[in-house]
Formats: sequence, C-alpha cells, structure tokens
Amino acid sequence: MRQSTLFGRTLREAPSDATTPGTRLLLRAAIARPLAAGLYTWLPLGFRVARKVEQIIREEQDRIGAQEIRIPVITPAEYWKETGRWDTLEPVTFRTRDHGGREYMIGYTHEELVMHHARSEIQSYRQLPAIVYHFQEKGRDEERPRAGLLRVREFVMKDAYSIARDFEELDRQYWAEHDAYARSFARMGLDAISVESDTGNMGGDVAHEFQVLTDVGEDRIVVCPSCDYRANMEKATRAPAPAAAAPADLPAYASIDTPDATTIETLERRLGLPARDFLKTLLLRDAEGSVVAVVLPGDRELNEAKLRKVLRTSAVKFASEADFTAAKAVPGYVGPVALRARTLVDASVEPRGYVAGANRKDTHLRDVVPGRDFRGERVDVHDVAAGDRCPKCGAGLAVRRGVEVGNIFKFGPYYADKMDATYLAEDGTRRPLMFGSYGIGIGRAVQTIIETSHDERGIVWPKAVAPFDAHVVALPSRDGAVPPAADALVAELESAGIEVLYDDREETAGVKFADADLIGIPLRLTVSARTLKEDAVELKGRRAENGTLVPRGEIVATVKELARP
RNA sequence: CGGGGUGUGGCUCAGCUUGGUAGAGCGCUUGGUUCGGGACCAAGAGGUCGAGAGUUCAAAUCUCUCCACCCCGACCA
Repeated sequence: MRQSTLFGRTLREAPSDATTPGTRLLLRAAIARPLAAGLYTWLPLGFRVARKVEQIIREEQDRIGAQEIRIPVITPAEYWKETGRWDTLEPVTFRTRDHGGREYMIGYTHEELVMHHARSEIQSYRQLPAIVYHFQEKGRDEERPRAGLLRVREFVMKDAYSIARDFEELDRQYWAEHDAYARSFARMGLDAISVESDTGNMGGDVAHEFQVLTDVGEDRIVVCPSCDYRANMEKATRAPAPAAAAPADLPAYASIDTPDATTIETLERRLGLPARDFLKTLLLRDAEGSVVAVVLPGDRELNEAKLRKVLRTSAVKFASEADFTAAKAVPGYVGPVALRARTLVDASVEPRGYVAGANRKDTHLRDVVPGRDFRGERVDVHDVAAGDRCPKCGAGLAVRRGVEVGNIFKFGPYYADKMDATYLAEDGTRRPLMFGSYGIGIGRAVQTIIETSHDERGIVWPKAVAPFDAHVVALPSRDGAVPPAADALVAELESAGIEVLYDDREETAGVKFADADLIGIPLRLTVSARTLKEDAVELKGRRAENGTLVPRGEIVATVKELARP
C-alpha cells in the first residue's frame, strides 16, 4: 500500500475534545474518524486492525467448534416481544417501521433471534450441543457515548450463542468460551482478566466480564492481590469485618440538636465523630414506584447495581417529596427509627450504637442500636472499598479501573422458557434449550489495545493486529536512486507475503519518521542514499531507539522471520 | 436524563468583557533552496464566525430560541 494514496491523513495535533491517550492516537494516526456522537467510521488503517482482531476471534471460535452465521441488523419486534425486551430495551434502542407499519429495531444484541432460529432448526437432542456466532452491528442509543470507540452507539460485536441439553453441557460450553476469550485477548495483545459480573438487563445469573485494567476504564474492578478473586464493583463482596459485640449497657437513644447538619461531612465536623459512627438512610423508589429505605454506615457508599438486584427492578431513583411525607421522613434527617417504609439494612451496619437521623428537622438521635431500635432486612448493597478484606482469602482488596472488552453469560433455560424453545430428549420428554451468550466489541478492543500499547510518539501495535507487518520508508535523495530501490524492496517483500505500508511520499525524513512512529507498525525499514551505499536496509523495531543495517540480500528473510509471531 | 462546558478556514486557538475592515500557528497549493527525526524563503487558496430570530446606523462580539459536540453522574462490548 502506497502511503501517498492512503485515504485518511495523520494529524499533528489531536482535536481538543479527545480526552484519553487512545482517543487522541486513534484520531491522530488516522485509525477512525467521528461521524456523529458515538458513531465512527473506520479509516483504512483502522479497518485493517479491526479485521485482524476479528480474524483472531474467528479462529478461536472455530477452534471450539462454534459455527459462523449472520443474522440481520434489522430485527422484527415480534421476537423481542416474546421475552419482554421490546419494552425494557426501549430507552436504549433505535427503532423504525417499514412502509406497512411493522415495527423493527436495530439489534441491541441477538439472543431472541438466535433462540428463534434454534427452536425451529433444533428438534432433537442429537443436534446438540451447538454454538453459533456472528460479527454484526449492534445499535445502542447510549445516553452518553464516550472516549472515541470505547463507548459508541453502533459497533460490531462478535456475539456467540451456545445451546445445550442441560446445565452440565452448558457449563462446558461456558468454560470453552471463557478459554476461547482468554486466548483471543492474549493473541491480540490485551492483558484481560476475567471477573465476576452482574448480568444487568441481559437476564440470567452467572456471568463473567473480561476486563483490561487501565485508568481510562469506566468500570471499577475489585482485585485481590494475593488470590484469584476478581469482581466488578457491581457484584463484589467482602469478608465481613469481625463482628463487634454489642455493648450490653448502651443507654436508650436520645435526641441531639443538629441544626443545618444534613450531610455526613457536616456531622463529622460538628460532633467530632468519624463517618463510620453515623447511619445514613437513603429513601429510594424503584422502577415500579415502591419506596424503600436503605441504611448504611456513614462511611459506605450505596451500590445501585446490587440494590437493583435485591429489589428485582430495572432502575432506582431518589424518593419524591410525597414519598418522604408518606414515610414520615425529613430530607437531610432521615433515620431508620420509626420510619414508615420498607427498610433494608446493609450488611456493613454493625450491632452497636450509631448516630442517625431523627426524622425531625435539625435533630439526630444518638445511641441508636440496630435490632434494638429498628429492624430491617439484612442485605449487601454497599460498595467494596480499597483495603476491605477479600471474601476468599482475607487479604486487603484493591480497586482498579477497567475496560470491559468482553463478557459471557450463562442463562440456562431463561430464554427458552420465555420463547417456548424446546427439543426432544432421548427419553422422549421435551426440554428447554439451555442457553448462553458471549460478546466481544471489536472497536472497543481495538481502542483498548491503543490505550494500553503506546508511547509518547504514537501507537505500538502488537504484531498480530498491526495494520501492516512492515513500514518501508523511502527517504528523499538527490540522485533519484532511492525510489526504484524502494519499489523493488516493497515488491519483493509483498511477494514474500509481507504486508507493507510504503511511505513513498515526498516528505522530509523527520515527517516520515514521526508518522511511522505515530502509526506504529512493528517494523520500520528505511531506504535512503545512505543505506544504498552500504547495499543494505535499515531495520528498526517500533520500540527500539535505533535501527540496524541489514544486508539487502538478507532483508526479506529477516523481515519474514520477525513479522509473524 | 440531570449537571457542567464548547462551537471562529482541515487542525490548535486568539478576537467577544468595552459592538465598527475576521486574525495567528500548523496543514494545503505553486516556485525555489534544503534533505536521516515534524526544514527555510516567497507567492497564494481557503471562513454563511453552529443555526434562526431580535436589539442597533452597525453583531463573531449584546439578547432570546434552537442545534451540535465534549466532559461528569446512572447503563453496556
């Protein structure tokens, strides 16, 4: 590929709204270009990377016996209505009608469609197990696209779907996919770890995410430094702190005056007590409008994902004024004592005396003892914090940020039950198709590679996904001998199966080298008057500081050996 | 959706407070010099100042409405 004709130019400066290093390099190195919020066009260099990432995933899916298919982007409403997701996905999907008025949506994912095909194709246990997958666009009307390709509104996903006879077979498929994912990410140069995750609006109960730990990630990941415990914050738990014995002789609770002290911070200052000595009581309402109070220690944060799970609801919001009145609570002074609301008490609340809101303006109560002065359902709805003890081994946990590059779900009969998808078992009974689904976002993977593999000069592509194997840079020369020599080298490399980006532009050495570093192809081959005089080619790895001269006669073999891992 | 911010040539930005000829650097074109780490000289091209309405003799600048994009929070690959 001649760089002089490459569609898409490199930028010396990144647009000012590009916030992460990967987004800046994505734009500067002409990998992709924005079209609208959350919509990106792949440029040739980026598209080549995307295709290599796809190919790695394809090979690993094929290796475990998955079969590639292709389901349309535009999907009819009727299948989504069978599972109820036509309604629940409404806020995050793109929809349209045909001229006959029939409803469709751009696939948000493809479980329903696979299940539809499976129930008609699969009649007998003899056809199981099966895994199908495809690479297909997903449309998600995200409320907030972010950071280049990390979160967009349309993206290609490799989504695989496993269909099994029973839980055991599903379990084997699940772990086969888990391993295929681990191999895929490793091959594309991503250091991804698998963590336990919440299932969100996908349904089902067992799920893992593959997370790449990096500061630009949106997810908070709890990692144990001494054992293999890793979990998304939405799911993470901790070993309970040693239960402090409740002092037997605590006095009955009593009012204290706390004018204008509506936050834990104010109370800490005012009363000279640490945040953990307070109880904060949050009045919330779920998607159906039911009100619930959640009691947490003052130093703990509510984990909404956990709470949604406990409440079996899709959204949790703060309570309205009317809700406060009905619960006999006062904003800023909510407390669990004599509160008229369903009360959930977080597991981190200990059996001891606390300061809590009195449900009266400007008043708190001291010596409030859980169990004695109020009751509630015990639940785990708090965020794990750095330093909490690992639920597996007791070591101090760390909290990191991560990019979710893939996830896997074990649904069991969840979809089959809703869609009446059964097969005839060996014993003559009808049984539900056991289902699992597995997704990798291609664009997100590509940008995550950039986020985690670059230096101050540009991208450093892993060999397996680099847009080209080698970057031949022909420097300008007076005698006109360089271009034909470089042409010949490129032709020879290409006929040896090497993918070459050939910088044949009339630019100075500085510009060419800067672009080569920015684009980040693993091997750089320089042809110049200087190298011709030595009958050699300068070879430099992307990370190397200096190149070395390789005799012209050996260069093709040398590159061939270095190019492929 | 809530909160915040920004829209001026392809990119980075100045100009706006205090209304009066639309600017700089980079990039682009042409010619010349240079030639191994983002060269130099000269001459050019390129802008409905996000859109619409209003105020005014006069609007990039003031007012209103709308739009787009970015960032922070709740969801996901």
